[in-house]
Amino acid sequence: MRIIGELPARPAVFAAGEEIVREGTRQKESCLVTSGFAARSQSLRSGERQITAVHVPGDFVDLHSMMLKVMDHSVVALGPCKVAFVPHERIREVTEQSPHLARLFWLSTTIDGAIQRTWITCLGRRSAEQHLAHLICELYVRLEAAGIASDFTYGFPVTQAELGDVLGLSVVHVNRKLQELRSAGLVEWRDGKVTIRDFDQLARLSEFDPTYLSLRREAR
Amino acid sequence: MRIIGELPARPAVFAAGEEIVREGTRQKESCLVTSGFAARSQSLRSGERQITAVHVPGDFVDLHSMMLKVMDHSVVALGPCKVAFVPHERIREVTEQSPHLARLFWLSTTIDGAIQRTWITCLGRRSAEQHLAHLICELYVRLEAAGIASDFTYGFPVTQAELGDVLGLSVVHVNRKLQELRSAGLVEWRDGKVTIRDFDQLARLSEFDPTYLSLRREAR
DNA sequence: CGGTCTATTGACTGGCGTCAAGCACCGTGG
DNA sequence: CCACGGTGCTTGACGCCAGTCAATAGACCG
Repeated sequence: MRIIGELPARPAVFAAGEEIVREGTRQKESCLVTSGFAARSQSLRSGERQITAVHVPGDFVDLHSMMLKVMDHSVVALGPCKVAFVPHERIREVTEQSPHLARLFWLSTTIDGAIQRTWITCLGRRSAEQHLAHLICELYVRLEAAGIASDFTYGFPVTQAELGDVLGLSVVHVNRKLQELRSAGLVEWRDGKVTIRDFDQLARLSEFDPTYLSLRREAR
Repeated sequence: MRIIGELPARPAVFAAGEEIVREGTRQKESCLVTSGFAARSQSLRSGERQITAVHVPGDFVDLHSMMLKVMDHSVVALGPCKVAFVPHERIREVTEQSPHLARLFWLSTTIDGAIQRTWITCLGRRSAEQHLAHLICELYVRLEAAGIASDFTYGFPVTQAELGDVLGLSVVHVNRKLQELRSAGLVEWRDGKVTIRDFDQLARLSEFDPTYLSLRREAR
């Protein structure tokens, strides 16, 4: 979520696939995405990994690191990505002085949680095809709300392997399901550019309901 | 997480399976579990459902309802369950007056998020057996920290169907995997009572690492 | 005593993973 | 200019994990 930051921020640039914050470390700063995409990922002994969240510009990726002390996940760049680091100390000060800002940070964490719950349901109870369709819908709605996407098109520069890590699927299966959506005329996805040909159908297929994203303007 | 509440609370009792808060509604109170287990669940058109979180006594189940306005999930009782409802208004006042308490609520939400991330990884990248083993470990550690469990035993009165809704599996498969853990001598599970026979082995099997639960005492 | 709920088991099916090969595209160096 | 290795996408063959369907048995209850 977009948090208006008049905070002192240290900008940094990362190339596709680079690690922004490492699992298991203790941080003194939190970062927010200013351009491109970042993701949270957890890895297993086998070398497999699972991406547990995707962040778009404006998202405060790891407010978590401040509260959790030890990172339970890494933050990586999906495609080229710019971020800004803000010292925990400053966030702490700001939240103590302004209950309103504290509330906004808390809200951000809460919406994050709502998205994660939806992902859990996608992983547990939806088919691969539905899950993929759901993700495509979610990203469009989030990016549109952030003012970065329109006309049912957006850039999302990830490999199919990374997509597999998001969906909990193998590369091969991602490839097949993607082709099914393509040949059904629902989606185009080429060179990191996604175009939704039939949003309603895609939403119906995946039972996508954007309520959980809390994008409607309401007093908080 | 245990939030010390000197807040005005309206107590309520729910029977196994009863709905405490309904998906899609707007609430004016948040609830915390005082005894028994509650769960968050999302349901699909097909009638299937996914449980996205399990809450133990001391957990502030849906602080969410305050921030999110419209519930993105239901809260249901797993087994008999006692809860306390606290008006949002009171929580709001308290957090505005005490940055420290606001911080504790925020921390609670953050840890909640860490647990959800782990569940995502379990669903996406672990086998059914590992996932089940991981859940058994997690619940024990959380209950022990809450002072409700010891000696590797705890009560968890859920049906195998509910367990399936937690793990994203069918009843039949839950039954089979449970039997495998039993016959491997790792776990006993009868009549809603879980006994871990070999915690280390179970943790190794499922790659369980309790760090994400943030139970180590650290200044916040 | 029949009805409902839960646990259990077997037979069969199917979605998704694994393995492997073949392309297309790229940047590099000879 | 072309050989090359690397990376990512695509496709086919095959196998296994988990779902579905169905039936049985026990516990509880009205």
